[in-house]
Amino acid sequence: MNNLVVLIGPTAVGKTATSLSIARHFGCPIISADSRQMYKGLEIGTAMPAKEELALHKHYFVGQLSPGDYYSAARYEEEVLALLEKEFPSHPTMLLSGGSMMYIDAVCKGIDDIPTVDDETRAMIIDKYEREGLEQLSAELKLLDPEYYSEADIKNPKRVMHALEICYMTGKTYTSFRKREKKKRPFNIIKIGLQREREELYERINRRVDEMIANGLVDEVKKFLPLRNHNSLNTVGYKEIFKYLDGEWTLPFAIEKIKQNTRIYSRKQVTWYRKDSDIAWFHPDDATGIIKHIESQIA
RNA sequence: GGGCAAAUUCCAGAGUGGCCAAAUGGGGCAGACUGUAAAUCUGCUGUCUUUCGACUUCGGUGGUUCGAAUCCAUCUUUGCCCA
Repeated sequence: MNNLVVLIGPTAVGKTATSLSIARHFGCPIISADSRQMYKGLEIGTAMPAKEELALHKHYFVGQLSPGDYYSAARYEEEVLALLEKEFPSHPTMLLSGGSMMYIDAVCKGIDDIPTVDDETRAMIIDKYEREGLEQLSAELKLLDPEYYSEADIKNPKRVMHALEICYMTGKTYTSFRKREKKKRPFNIIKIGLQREREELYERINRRVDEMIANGLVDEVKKFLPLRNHNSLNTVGYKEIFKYLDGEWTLPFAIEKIKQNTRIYSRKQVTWYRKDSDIAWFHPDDATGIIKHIESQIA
């Protein structure tokens, strides 16, 4: 049977280095599971692996999208599964590494088949939201899909808007698409989690942000000023520098905010991990322990 | 040396006699998560308690009052102004 090693861990924990060791050991390509490293040009701010590192092993899903491109977890699922099918014959053990848990879950557990919203519907709902407000949208959702309304996060505009988009576009309830069933995968999944003491992780985050600045993050962000309204640029490290470039924040303040928001992000990742009991946890320095564990789990 | 102003819970900052464990924001912590997720949203944040509730707190001390973060006296510290 084929194996998919899934390497996860909070930002700055040391995934890139570990992923290279694993890839070297198994002689396999690396599938990135990072929703922001997928975009071209966000090298410094997303701590994309260096050119030399990318050259060591084939990396998929790194720097291939333009900031304005549409993407989603469902599309990622589809593309990764297709890629695995293609790669498994020559690489029976593959590695997927990254911190975007929704994407990882889409690959490991599947995601419902919900239609992609067309541009007109999206524009219509956004316009409606801006003119009528969240309460009005919630009220409509209550009428169109009472079942989802009763369990949805009604205070979250994104959730409410998306459910409405689906209702409007398909004429069916959003609930009717939400099967929420875990899909079976034709390969063995081995989840490895990387962990460090929180204090140690925070120090690494702080240090890494300082390095990003030293490496020219501000110039990198400047290039994206015209594209700043795209969601791909609504990203830690970019949104704060935009404020600095706007003259709203000083640079030292923006740097502090990047550090702080990165810390918050790392904690949200950890929150997600806590409900996944399939993860075997290791310290990033324990490469041999990790390899040994993978070897023992290989089917 | 004299005058004025201020000291509030981790921080900033409301509160000027009971409705105050004390608005609001920040920070911190926890959580949710099915379509651009590094996004978006939620809850908690004096102590004890599952709840009801009890207890301690608003620079120090001492008063006034049935009752004080709020009033009075005094001390300390800080800021500003005049010397």
